[in-house]
Amino acid sequence: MTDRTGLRERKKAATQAALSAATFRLAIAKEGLGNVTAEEIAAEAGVSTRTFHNYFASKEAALLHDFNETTNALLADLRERAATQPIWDAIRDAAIAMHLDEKFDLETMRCREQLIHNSPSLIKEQSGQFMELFSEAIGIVAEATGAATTDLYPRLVLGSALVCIKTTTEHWLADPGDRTLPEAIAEGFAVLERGITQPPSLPGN
Amino acid sequence: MTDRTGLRERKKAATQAALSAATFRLAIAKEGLGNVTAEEIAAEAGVSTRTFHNYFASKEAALLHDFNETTNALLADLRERAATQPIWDAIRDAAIAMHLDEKFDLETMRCREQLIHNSPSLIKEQSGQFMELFSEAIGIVAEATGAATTDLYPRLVLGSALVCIKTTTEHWLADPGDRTLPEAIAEGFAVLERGITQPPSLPGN
DNA sequence: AGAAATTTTGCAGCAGGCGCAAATTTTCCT
DNA sequence: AGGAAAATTTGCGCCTGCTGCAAAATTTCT
Repeated sequence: MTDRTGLRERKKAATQAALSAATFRLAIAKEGLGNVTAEEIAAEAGVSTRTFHNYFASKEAALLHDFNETTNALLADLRERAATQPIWDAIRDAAIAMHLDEKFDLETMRCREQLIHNSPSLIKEQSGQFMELFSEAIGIVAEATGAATTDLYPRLVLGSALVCIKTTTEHWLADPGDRTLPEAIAEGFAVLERGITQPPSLPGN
Repeated sequence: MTDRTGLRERKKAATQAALSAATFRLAIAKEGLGNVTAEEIAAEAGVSTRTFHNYFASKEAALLHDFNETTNALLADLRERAATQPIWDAIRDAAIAMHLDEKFDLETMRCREQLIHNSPSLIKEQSGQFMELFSEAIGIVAEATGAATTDLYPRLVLGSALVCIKTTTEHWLADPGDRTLPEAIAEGFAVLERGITQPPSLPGN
């Protein structure tokens, strides 16, 4: 039922995943996505160059494919929660429920981070995807709350929340300490709830 | 003294501005930067295609040139303020002091916004520049407060502040009401100071 | 004016990305 | 099973972006 078109959909998802994985593998092997060509990726995945571009508009998009899937899941979850919770709580809980640390192992996530961090084009692509996430989320929020998509407050809320997720995750990745990722994210949200001017413990000045 | 190398520096700045302006003009005329080639831009500015690429790595960068200058000014201002004010206040006041609405006229800013909004590549470029702004600002903050560049709190602060600036500006641009841009920005910052969960007046659910 | 430094330009080349139509594969229907 | 219909893969050509390199033109300095 969910795979009415079964095999076909499955195969497409498979090659897409294969291409994404190949991209990641090569990028790490060659120390930078910039040193990898679309042709190489296609070869590694066993398809033609043209096919690679049928699936992904760019190498960058290919590398960030699972990031994209993650955000889609987040959106779906948010859509549900927004129906019954206040925005802020919905976003926070959806973010906490992501549990990225159970989906990917630490080492992989760190490699990804490094790869992105050293590549301007990847930074741009990722930021771009964040903006898209923002747009779609705004749509959800607007629909759920009846607010206009142009209202300031929901945009501030959503923006802060996304920054919080990204920032906190990066920080946790660099030094997990003894917390899980969801715990770390929860702490980040707590800071924003309290009012940003109230530093947590060791203030920066 | 400031123009020791005088004429030369001046001319370079002039052609750069000319290229940027030409890009803007053409992008508007052709309803999208995507419909403009680097060759056309160069021609419009009266230089060779190669020269265009000497100044800008991409069409996108050319179009966002003055945005970039603005953020550089912001950084310079922030650097000064960070020496004597708490981070949050320094950022807020620097943002307020930008006074973009006195540097550009409303119509121009709106065109820019539209152009960016309808172009994925421009969104990416702009987000990328925001990330750069973030990195440099983090450096300033770290130096001023003695915090590590990896600390969570300053990153949260800075991130929220940047989101606030961008969001509030966009919102003001769409509907200035009877406020000036600095006033609008100040309101945005106030929301974050109060704690994001406290909506201003008309809560979104 | 003439030498030195710098900028502009053309050229060649690689790579990204897209439209199109032919070839191949998968699904569907009888 | 078998063949028609639908969708995917592929190759090809094309345009554009962007970079390195070396020659030509321009500016600065003495």
